[in-house]
Amino acid sequence: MAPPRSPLVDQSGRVLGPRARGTRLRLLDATAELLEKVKVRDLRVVDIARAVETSPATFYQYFKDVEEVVLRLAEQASDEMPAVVEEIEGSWRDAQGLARARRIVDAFIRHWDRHQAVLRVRNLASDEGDRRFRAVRRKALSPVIEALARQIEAAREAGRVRGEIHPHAAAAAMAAILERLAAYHQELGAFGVTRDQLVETSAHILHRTVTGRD
Amino acid sequence: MAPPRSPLVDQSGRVLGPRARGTRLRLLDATAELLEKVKVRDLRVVDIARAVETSPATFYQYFKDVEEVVLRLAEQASDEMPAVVEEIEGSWRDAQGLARARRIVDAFIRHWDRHQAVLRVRNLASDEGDRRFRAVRRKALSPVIEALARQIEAAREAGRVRGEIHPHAAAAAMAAILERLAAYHQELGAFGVTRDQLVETSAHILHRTVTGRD
DNA sequence: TGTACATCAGTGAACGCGCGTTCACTGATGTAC
DNA sequence: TGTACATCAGTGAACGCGCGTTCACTGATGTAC
Repeated sequence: MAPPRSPLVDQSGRVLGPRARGTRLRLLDATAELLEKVKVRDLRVVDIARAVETSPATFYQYFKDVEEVVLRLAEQASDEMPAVVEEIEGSWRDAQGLARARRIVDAFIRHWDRHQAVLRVRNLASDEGDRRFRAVRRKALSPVIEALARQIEAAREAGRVRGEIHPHAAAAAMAAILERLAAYHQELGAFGVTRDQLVETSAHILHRTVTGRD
Repeated sequence: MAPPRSPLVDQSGRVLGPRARGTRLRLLDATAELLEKVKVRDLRVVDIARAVETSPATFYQYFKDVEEVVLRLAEQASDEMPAVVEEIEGSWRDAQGLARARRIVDAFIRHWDRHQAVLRVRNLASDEGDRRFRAVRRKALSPVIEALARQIEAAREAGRVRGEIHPHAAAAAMAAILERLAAYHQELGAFGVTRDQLVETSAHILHRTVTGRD
């Protein structure tokens, strides 16, 4: 059984009552929303506070600084990953495989569509070397990569995937496609690529890479 | 013949002499260097100026703000792309193809290793919707994507690549692998993936996607 | 059911630093004769 | 070859705003009896 989630506390360590939890949540939501409009570089505590019609002082009751709110948002977003992992772990035999690949790609893109701004900042901070964001990202992504790698490894042992393909590297490459395309698939319209074509094409590449079959 | 590059001017429109061009360049270099150490969010005009042992006033003689320096850096970095495009346009027949794929992946990773910080910020700003950065990124990437797409299209017409694969989408997927993996290949050490394995694996995926052959 | 008190949650208002930004000036370099 | 003047390049110093941050306080909610 999972241990009970430790209760939320404010900056001075006091446990939050229901009203306070509501305020905290509104601050989180407002930050996520603001992040879609303004650049990270321009995200201000004052604006977050204003957005929920409260004072900066309230903000500081719940968060140390802007980075911390974003970190919490990143954690929330990353918690959605397990669904994809289960999908990967299913059977890839025959026609099932391609359908599965499609669902995975689609789920990933929807995930990014929902959390664009937050995931973008998570990856930035992670790439910039921030350990906390790196950990959050790893926590979300490594189960996916591991699961893919296991499938690829199996296909490799069965002789369907070439020996030069390193399962983890290939899995990471697939994750890269998923992340990067999800992040800017809107822009691809400029190349005359629709969302469906993107999903279909990525699904084929994913399927092929995981199973070694076409 | 390419038109002569329009001469550099300062913020008030005056043409820069050699000494001024030197200062400008040092400001650019210092910014690139700083960007590797600090988060974009913490990049300050004052620090850039200090880094080249000059005053903020000097900075403003050459650039409107921090964003503009970074934009210029992004343009510079993006100018290196043509080499990769030529590589893509060569022959992918037989053993040449795989060797070519390796060189492309390798060149991309080296490119990113050289310009990590700048390219990261370029992509962030681009994803955040900044039109100037988006244009710079497009200018660098679309020739690559177009070139890959043409090759894939050819393989598709020759019946070696499945009809469900949309050439531009597949090309974009390859670009996604290249960009994303290049951006965080260091981290992949955690999965026990070496740089060589990464290149080799990505090269195979690229080769396979472009030629339809294994 | 009402009153007193304790705790919880939110905030007005201020402080002060850091940073962006500018201006009037100085010093460096180039050029005419 | 030296001097005077023009232009180029750099900067000291200041201004002021915006923002992060805090503190002492008020108001809201809960609880005991």
